[in-house]
Order: sequence, then structure tokens, then C-alpha cells
Amino acid sequence: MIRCTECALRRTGAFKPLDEEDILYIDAMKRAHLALPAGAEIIVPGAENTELYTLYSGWAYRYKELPDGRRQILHFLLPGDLIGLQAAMSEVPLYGVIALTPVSICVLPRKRIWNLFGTMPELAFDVTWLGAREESHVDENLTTVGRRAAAERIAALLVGLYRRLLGLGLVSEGNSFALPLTQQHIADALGLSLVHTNKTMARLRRLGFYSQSDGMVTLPNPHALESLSQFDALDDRLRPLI
Amino acid sequence: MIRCTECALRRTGAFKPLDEEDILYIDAMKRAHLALPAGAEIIVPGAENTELYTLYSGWAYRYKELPDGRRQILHFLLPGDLIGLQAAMSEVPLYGVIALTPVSICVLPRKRIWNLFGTMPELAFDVTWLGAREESHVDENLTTVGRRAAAERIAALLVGLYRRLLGLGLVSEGNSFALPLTQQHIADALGLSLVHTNKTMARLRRLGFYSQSDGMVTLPNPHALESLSQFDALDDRLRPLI
DNA sequence: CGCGGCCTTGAAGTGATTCAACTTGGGTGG
DNA sequence: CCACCCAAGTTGAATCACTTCAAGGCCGCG
Repeated sequence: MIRCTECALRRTGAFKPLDEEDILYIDAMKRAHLALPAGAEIIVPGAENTELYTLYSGWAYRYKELPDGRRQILHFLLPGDLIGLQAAMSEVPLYGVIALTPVSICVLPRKRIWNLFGTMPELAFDVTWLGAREESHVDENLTTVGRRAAAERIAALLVGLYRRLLGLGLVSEGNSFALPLTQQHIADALGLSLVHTNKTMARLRRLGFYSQSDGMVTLPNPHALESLSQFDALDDRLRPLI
Repeated sequence: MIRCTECALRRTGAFKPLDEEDILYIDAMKRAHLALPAGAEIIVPGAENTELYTLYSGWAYRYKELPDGRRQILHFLLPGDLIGLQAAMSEVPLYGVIALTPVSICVLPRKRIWNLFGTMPELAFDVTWLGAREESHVDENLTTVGRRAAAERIAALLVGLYRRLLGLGLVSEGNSFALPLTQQHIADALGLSLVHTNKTMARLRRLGFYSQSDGMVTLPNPHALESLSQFDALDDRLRPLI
């Protein structure tokens, strides 16, 4: 099990530095470090006693499903994101979380979250902060789905992921990054049909907005995508990591 | 100014009972009690130093706007809801909040929120809980906009509001309640055009799913609307009130 | 009386969905 | 080792839900 004192994520510089004391507290709170394969269900809708997790590496997504099977992806999760805060607060999660790639996650038993509030107010504040930030992401996604046209939606998705990955050091030379999403995932996140997603993406590629090969996406001109999508970026100041 | 010890909202029975001590703490934290007219901007996008509020009476909505003017309503706010938690956590709000009716709100200076975390862990937990609950509402709205057809969206909106108002004691005999929304608000919340919203609502009325007169909406059969919309209700256990 | 906000309705246009078929590539089992 | 299979991507065609444009009605208010 990886100790929080040796957390590779912290060393990316994307996160707010913490006192040694705080890190040790988080380390004590951490119960396990799990590795799960792609497709694993990290949070199951309706399941009781869900734990809180921090995504350490890999991608995941949070989704809701209607009784008749229609699915909406609410949010993509990247390293450093909390998983299951809502579920840990209320009794039962109304959503699910599934790993998109092989992931590794830190397990923070929900009961200890309560202790955190009692003894480490600054860390408790950070948890709330992360929850608020996640809500901002959902806000932006709702705006995308509600008010942007198909091409703008895809542009907004690509730019949003690009910016988040940039902060994590996961974008390489020439603005390219690994994108482990199928077109079905993209369609489900953007409220589009699979076919229309495919055709719209093909058009954006033809127009040179992005290119794709071998699971990697390249954005030759992120600014062009950004203005196409009218994307509203979150401030990228340092954020806490629990 | 209304003292928290005499809070009429608490007496509705919709909220988690608190110790006298906690109520006095909140009362001390409260800086003012404002009355604002319909249309007032409670949170202005991009404004610095926004405070945290609790909506005491009336309706409001939270929204985002694209640079070109398209608007998405993210969430409707009803009495007891926190206003501006996200804004209070990060520096600058990425969204706005506007009063739909005349409202009265309790002002909780953001600096004192930090004290709350230091001295009143249980209340701090409640704040986080309320933030998580709000995110659940946005999740549901995203699912509505992304994956439901127009008639389903309207049904989901009506049922969602109905259930929330029911808990607050704001639904009267025969399942009717005041709905201070124009069709433009509904269109902006559901990601539809005004014209299509109008036609779809007319159809639902013709089919007897709801009726409207004098600013009041009546749901003769909430269950029918609920199954039309496949609405995913939040648990309606007691929630905290700060 | 006239104006503006809100609701309503018809008609035309289009962006997105649905249906259907075919390609490609990696993985598996005979 | 090849045949087959299945998941994922692609493409064309028909249809439909929703948007846009346009016009008119109702009502409260200055």
C-alpha cells in the first residue's frame, strides 16, 4: 500500500501543499489502496455503506441511469478527484461510478470522515471545497448539454479534459493526451446519439480541430476549440488533495 | 431582523432539529436578514467576495450564461436552500443567482464559515451535506436535459418541484402549488426552445397531466407524471438548515 | 390609449435520431 | 494458424423532434 507521505500525485505540483501533520492524518485515515480493472464498478447505485475514495491513477466516470436504460454520464473523474462524496453524505448513492481504465484508488472509510470534521477542520474544509468544485464541473456539463450544439459540445468536452489533464502533467508535447473514451461514452456524456456523435467528430477532425490515433488525441490549436465551444474554465489554482 | 431562535422555517418540520446551542451559534453568525424584490441579483457571476446565504422565503434560480447570451438554468432554489456555497468556497462564482419572487435571505459572512469549521464540526458537516444534496439536484437536471424527451422533461420538472414543495408544506389541497416560473424560465432550465416548451406544456395540459390557473399549478395525479418522467426522487429525510 | 411582457399558434427548416449495413482490428477457440 | 466473433467505428438514407421565423392575442400598467 502506498503511503500518503510518498504520494506521487502530490509531487505533480497540481495540489495544495499540506503540513506533514495533515498528510500523516490522511495516511492514518486511509484504509487501503485498491487496484481495479477497467469496467469495475466503484460505486453501485443504491448500494448501502459506500466508502469515500480518492482516485489515485486512471480515469472513471460518474453516471445516472433511467429505469428504461438510458444513461447520462455526469462527469469524468481524473486523478486527485474524490469519488463518492455525495454517496458518503447521504445514505445511498443515486449514481454509479465505473472505471474507464485500470485505476488505483485510496479508500477512506466514511466513518472516519466524520472524525475528520471533528479534529481536522482545515481538511474538512478541503473536502467541502472539492465537493463544490465537482458541482462546478456538473454545472458546466449541464450548460453544455442544455445550450450548446453538437460540435460545440464535443469541443467543450475536449477542451475541458485537456485543461484538467494539463494541470496534472498528463499532456505531452504537441498538446496530445490519452483519451480512453469510446464514442458511446462521449455520446452519453453529451446527450447525443452515437451516430450523430460519430459524424460530428468526423467533421471536427476534417476541419482540423483535433486528430486522433492510437488512443491519443492531439489538439493542434486548443484556443480554436475553446472559442468554438465558449468554454468556461474553472480557475486552475492549486486544489486540495485528500 | 428575524432571530434564528424564532425561525419559521424550522417549525415546518422539514428540517433536522438542532440543539439550542447550535441555533444560537448560527444566530450569532448571521449578519443580516435581507428582503429583495423579484428579479434581484443575489449572486453576480464573477463578482468578488460573495457572501453565503440561506433562502428564507421565496424562490430563486441559479444559472450560467454563455458569452453569446444563451442561458442555462441549473437549479431552482426553495426555502431552506443554501445560496452561494460554491461561490463562498472558490474565489469567484462562475454562476449567478436571481430571485424569482420577492425573497428574504439570511446573510452568513463567508469569513465566519471558516470559523464554523473550526468550532462547530457538526454544523460544518451539515454545510457539506447541503452542498452534496444540491449537487444531486444538478445531477438529476443534467440527466433530464441529456436523456429525456421534451414532455418527460416538463414532467420531471413539475414532479421535482412538487416533491420539494410538499416537504416544505407549500402544497395545498388537491396537489396544487404556486409556480412563479415563466415558460422562458422552464425552457432555459430544460434546454428547450420557448416555442417547443409552450407546445409541449399545452399538450400535457390537454392530456390532463396538470392544469394551471392564476399562477397555481395543480397535479391531479402526481404519480402519472412521475412515471411519465421516470423521475429519480431524492430521499426526503430531514435535512439540515443553517 | 399604447406599450411591453407573456402566452399561443402556424408553417417552414434543420439538426439530430433511428434504422440499417458495412469495415476494421484484436482476441479466442477450434 | 486460421476462422470466427464481437466491440468499436463509419456511412447513407429516411424520419422526426425540436428550432426558428412570424404573427397575433391577452392583460396589466404607465
